[in-house]
Amino acid sequence: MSRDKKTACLDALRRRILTQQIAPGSDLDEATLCEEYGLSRTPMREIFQRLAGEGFVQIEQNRGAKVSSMDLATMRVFFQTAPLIYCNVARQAAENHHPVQLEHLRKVQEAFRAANAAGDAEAASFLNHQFHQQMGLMAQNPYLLVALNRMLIDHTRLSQTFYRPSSEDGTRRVESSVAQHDAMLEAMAQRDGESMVSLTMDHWNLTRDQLERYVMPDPLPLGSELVEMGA
Amino acid sequence: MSRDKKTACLDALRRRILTQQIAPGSDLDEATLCEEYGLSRTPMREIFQRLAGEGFVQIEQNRGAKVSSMDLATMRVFFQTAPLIYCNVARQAAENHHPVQLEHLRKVQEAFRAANAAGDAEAASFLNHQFHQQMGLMAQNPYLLVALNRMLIDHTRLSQTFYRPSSEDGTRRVESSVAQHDAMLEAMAQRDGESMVSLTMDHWNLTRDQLERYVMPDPLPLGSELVEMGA
DNA sequence: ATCTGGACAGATGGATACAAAATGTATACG
DNA sequence: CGTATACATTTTGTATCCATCTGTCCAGAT
Repeated sequence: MSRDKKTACLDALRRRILTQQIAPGSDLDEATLCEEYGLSRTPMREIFQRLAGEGFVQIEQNRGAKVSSMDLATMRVFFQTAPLIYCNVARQAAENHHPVQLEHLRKVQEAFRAANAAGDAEAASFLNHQFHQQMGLMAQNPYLLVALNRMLIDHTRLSQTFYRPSSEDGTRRVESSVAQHDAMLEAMAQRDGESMVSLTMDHWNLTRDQLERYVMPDPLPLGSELVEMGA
Repeated sequence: MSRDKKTACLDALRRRILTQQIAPGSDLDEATLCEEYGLSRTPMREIFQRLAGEGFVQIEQNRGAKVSSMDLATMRVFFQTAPLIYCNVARQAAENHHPVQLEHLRKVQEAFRAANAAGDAEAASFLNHQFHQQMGLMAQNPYLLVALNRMLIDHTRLSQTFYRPSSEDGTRRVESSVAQHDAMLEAMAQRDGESMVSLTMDHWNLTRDQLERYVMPDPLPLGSELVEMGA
């Protein structure tokens, strides 16, 4: 039961970070969180260690944990690397998954569909995260899995606005996204790796524009090294 | 200075795991290690959590930490995934590195050369690990970095015999390996991504045979007639 | 003889007290 | 008025004690 409190806290913190309820770069206050979740410092520090291992936070010597920041440099790398990881994971997921894993993926997808229908943006975003995380598990590739999970942390944080569409066009995009998940489920069931790759590219292209729109509005000062690299 | 003890312990445990001094699958005894490194249980537990986050060990509920095992399934995935990660990291390392990082890589390479010249197999293996880890850092890609680091853990553990060559042929391979590192340094200095990729494939092909030989050693001699034929 | 259950020993998790480090603030001095 | 230094406060790290869990061993029953 104490264990439940700990995992509950861990899950809650993950979720709060993914939804940007706790902003990138902000500090996690040990004492406050201990109070909030009814834990003492020892297990809370263990939670911080876990979060650090998963890439949610960084721990600095004698300075506690802070939520991983999303600076321009890592954002650039994110867009550069996502197709590579996503496509390879998707292919292997199609080829290597266990049937019970596919069933679980179906359940997540139904919940995802329901959350979108209900207009619950936060739940939709989180369930999208879980959908792709489950695909990662299905690939049975521990090396790609860690890379995928890192990407998904940033992806979910970036896509916070996506499931809160403000236009007709936005709503259509979300619907497409749900439909693409359905198509992926079908390709998985067929163990059709090539189809999965092309579906994944479509899925990526759909969300990429939206993500970039989320990134671009900020008049961020471009560092000289980025200009140089961009050329 | 207490901090030094902790980081020293962390480094030591990493090294002992990489050199298979602590075998895959074996348990880490908290009490014993506390005694050995002069730490109390709390920081030792933190060390275990860090090691778990990096993929060196797995922690099971109420059952302590055990060194990550290398079963046949993950081995298969390892050989399947290594070229993808290694080549992409290598390309980005060539393109994105900072000059001071290249200087550090040179220093590691010199130490690597020296260890091989001195016949210090354990040091050579560990320095090879550091060489590739440093290349990972140079790629400036946090997503690929975590995948690379996971791969290197298994790679280094698998390659324990490589730097202890038992034949003329083995010695030549080690020398080639050192030379390939030199070529990589050159390509890095030129920021030549394409060359890096092809050098990395060569490097991978060189060690792959040796790794497979470690996994599937030559069969024991069956009978006199086979010995005769083999000779 | 084998299986079940309970008690015990060993090991793990959590709470708290204590120590060390870092940060913020006030005051003294140039 | 600015800077530096000493002191106080806050935060982080470590040690230890207590609680909980796990696995083992032995007794008793079937």
